[in-house]
Amino acid sequence: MDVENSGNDGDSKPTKEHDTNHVNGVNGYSDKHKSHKSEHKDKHRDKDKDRSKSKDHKSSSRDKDKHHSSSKDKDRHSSSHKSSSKDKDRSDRDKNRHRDKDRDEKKSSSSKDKDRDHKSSQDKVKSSSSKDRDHEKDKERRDKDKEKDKYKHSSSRDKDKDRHSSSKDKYRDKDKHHSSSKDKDRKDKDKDRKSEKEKNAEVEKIKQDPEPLPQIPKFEVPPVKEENSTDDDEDKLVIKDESMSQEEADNDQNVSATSSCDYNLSQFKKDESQFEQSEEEEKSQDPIKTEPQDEESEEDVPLAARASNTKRKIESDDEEDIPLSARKKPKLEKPEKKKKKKKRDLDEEEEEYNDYKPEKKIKKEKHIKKEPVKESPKKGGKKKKEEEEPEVWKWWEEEKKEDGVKWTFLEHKGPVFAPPYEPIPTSVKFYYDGKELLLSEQAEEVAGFYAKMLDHDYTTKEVFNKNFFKDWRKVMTEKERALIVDLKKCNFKKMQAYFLDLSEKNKSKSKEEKLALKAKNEEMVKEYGFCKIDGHTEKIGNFRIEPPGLFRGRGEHPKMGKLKRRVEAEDIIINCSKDSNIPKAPPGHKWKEVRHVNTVTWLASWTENVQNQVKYIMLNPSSKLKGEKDWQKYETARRLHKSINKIRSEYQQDWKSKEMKIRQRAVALYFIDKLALRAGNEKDEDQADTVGCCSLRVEHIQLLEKKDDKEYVVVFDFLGKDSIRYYNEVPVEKRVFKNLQLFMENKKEGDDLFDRLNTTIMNKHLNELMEGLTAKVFRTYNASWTLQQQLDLLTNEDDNLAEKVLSYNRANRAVAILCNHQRSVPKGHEKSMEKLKEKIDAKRDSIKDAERQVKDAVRDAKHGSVKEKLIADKKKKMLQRLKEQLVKLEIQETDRDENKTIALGTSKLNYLDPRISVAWCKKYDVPIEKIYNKTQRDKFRWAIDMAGPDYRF
DNA sequence: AAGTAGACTTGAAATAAGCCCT
DNA sequence: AGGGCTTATTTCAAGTCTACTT
Repeated sequence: MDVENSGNDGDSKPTKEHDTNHVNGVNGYSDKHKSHKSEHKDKHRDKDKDRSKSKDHKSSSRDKDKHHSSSKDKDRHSSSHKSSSKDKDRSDRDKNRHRDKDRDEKKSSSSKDKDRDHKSSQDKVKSSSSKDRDHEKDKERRDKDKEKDKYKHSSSRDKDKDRHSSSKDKYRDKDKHHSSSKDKDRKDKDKDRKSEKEKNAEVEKIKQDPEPLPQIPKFEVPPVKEENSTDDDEDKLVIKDESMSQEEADNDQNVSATSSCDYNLSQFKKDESQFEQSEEEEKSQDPIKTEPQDEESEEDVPLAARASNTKRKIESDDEEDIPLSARKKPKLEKPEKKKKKKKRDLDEEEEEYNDYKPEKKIKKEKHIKKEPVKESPKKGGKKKKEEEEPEVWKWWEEEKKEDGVKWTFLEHKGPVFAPPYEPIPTSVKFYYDGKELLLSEQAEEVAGFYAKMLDHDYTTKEVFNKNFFKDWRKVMTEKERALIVDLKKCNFKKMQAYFLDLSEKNKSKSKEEKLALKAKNEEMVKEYGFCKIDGHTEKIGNFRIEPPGLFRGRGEHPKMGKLKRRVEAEDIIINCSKDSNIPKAPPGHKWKEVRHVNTVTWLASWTENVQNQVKYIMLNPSSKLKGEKDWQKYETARRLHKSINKIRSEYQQDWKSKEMKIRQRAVALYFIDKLALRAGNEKDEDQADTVGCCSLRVEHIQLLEKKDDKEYVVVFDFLGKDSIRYYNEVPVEKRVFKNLQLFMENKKEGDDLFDRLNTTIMNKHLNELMEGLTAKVFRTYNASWTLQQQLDLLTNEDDNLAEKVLSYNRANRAVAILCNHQRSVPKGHEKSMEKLKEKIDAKRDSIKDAERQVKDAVRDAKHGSVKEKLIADKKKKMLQRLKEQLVKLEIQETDRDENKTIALGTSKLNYLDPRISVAWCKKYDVPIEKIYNKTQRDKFRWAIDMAGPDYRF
């Protein structure tokens, strides 16, 4: 979002360079949406289930769930459609996929960004709805068919098509029905209607300023070398593939019954010549964009960054090697870097650090830690500091341990268990079927879990209720079980009120009580929150065992609502040094096991009962174990940077491969690289249905030959991790486009797009390209690289601090958009924006006022006395100050608004090489605290210490 | 090759703490 | 001093990826 567009006329600098015209791959601001799955999908899934172990609850729960909606969904996916007329226009696919959402969205006060974005995309999509698509396809096909009629069983395809469209119709009908049946729900919620108004207002707004998207890095398709010369061949191949697949489908089913895309090389060859001509034809009528070719220079720039600015990349490339090589010997490097560290920062950090360190430990640590200090006696000032703050373990200055071994000594006190259940007073009643009922303690506890969530959307979901009820009944006594047979007849209201009251009371506790609680808590942290590892005391990340409760799966998780049972010592495996003080189990209990495995980093583990996953107690991100890994991660990403050009040109070559598997791999890798998609492992049926790159299904993408002014557009629309919606319209190379068409041929909506590919294959290949390379490295790499590019682009030397920070946030934001890191619009956002605006207006008024005064004063001063001149000066200064304040406010406004639906934290914490940020801070003299809060500084201490202003990723 | 277990990273939401105003 | 926001921290679910097993 450009500042100008958000009405911030005071801040144009950072954006002046933005190329707002360029729409790029990342630009699709995807919406959050945890939509319910379409009938289609469900059907498909059910089929799958039948094939495999069908678990009884799965299909039924999924289906049932459809009839419920969550208000959470409402809030979160306010994306697309504001008006019902718009909805009507939407493509069938969309309609039925997001139908629950549609309804929801009408209710929610959607964010204008989302709306805007989605609206436009939606419009576009609808304009070329399935009909058009088919039409286009047909046309193309016709041409081809001329030549290779015999290979095509168009009849079957048509059949397929028919089936699809008819099923779509079916969905549409259902959809209608569905929504009408939900009308009453809607009526129940007046506020929803209210928000519709707001939404409309927003529509207006959007119309007025149609270009408010945040600045995002542009992604240009990387040029393919020697492309022209080979173009013919490639297309030939594609067609060959196509024909082969047909043929194979006809008579080679034994090769692969599941895929329509099987074929083998030998088969191709004989047919090759036949298609040559059609190739030519196609080519001539289908002008291929050749623009990539003339961008040779861009070639070595990572896709992600290319977008933004090509001018800078060269210089950055040049520089890049220097820090790299330097980095390899961090030990040598550190002395200087250390010196560079700002004392101020150090002081603050250390002070803060101090207050959570238990005194005892500090003392102990002191002598331990002193050693490294002594080793580096360079700066007097620093040394002093380090004496005060001896607990900082500069592990990054030490030699790394040999492979696989994570520690040589580990001692801790074991985990802290959840407090035992405290029964609620008997005066707080539970009613069943209108009648008061005293529950057994066990049943009551579980009922309490549900009561606490009564206001939550979860309790409106069928799956949740079903799972809860089933598990609840399991803990009931015989009697209770006989009596309580219907959840609907249960009344938890009083219990809920009790819990609410309790938390209310907690909040309003007196100072003393609060202090006492705090002290107690600190005591606990002191005792259990730290461990000793290789001579140092380090913070543990999560030393408390997860308390019992109801499982809160995200999206449409089939297991939501199940009882997560209490974990006992008997469940816990302890891991520590043999020769350490082995933690004691609580009285009357014993550990499940005590092991001494020093090749893992966890201190304790247990298996959680809902998903049967192992849970761990591990160290805090500020620890050496985590930090070292983190550092290593970024080093891998930097290594990728060195070979990215080669890798890119390689996969571009592979788009033409004769082997389907390789082509799919190449196209998938292209997406992973260009769009920073996740790898996409296969998932079990008993998890929410979400996908990543390798697990994309046909239904998740849409191919548009032409969309607006762009050619070969792929529209992605799927639920990713945490059931967050990924929506993006991406122009791709023709070859990619054609390949996708090929991959989709003869497949149904629910079939895998990359049927010959999975993450194992992908990663195996990647590892051959570069040691340690996996799919997720691309995400790290592109994120960090984008940050660096954006920082270069956006930062102005002579901006003031606030402006610089804004630039940083924007760079950060570009990354968050790339990675699709979303958040729900914070409640009260609207209101707080309003307030800010008021403030700004007030400030403007006072500026006007001040201006007048200045004018007067200046006039007076002209022929006035010294005193009057002084007054004039004063007024001028005042005016100046006011203006600065205004700018600050405006920046704040812009920043906040741009951040409404974007979460910066995740990328900052997990994807951005902290040294880039640190270097930026040092270079532009921005205090590190403006960028990293205390926790973040702890986590990135290594980077803060080692990166100088010239660090380059 | 496919499936599984385990270990660890990534992620949004929930909750607590802090801050700013009245 | 306490209410209403923001921001920081915690929580724990959901991914990725490796190693092992079959």
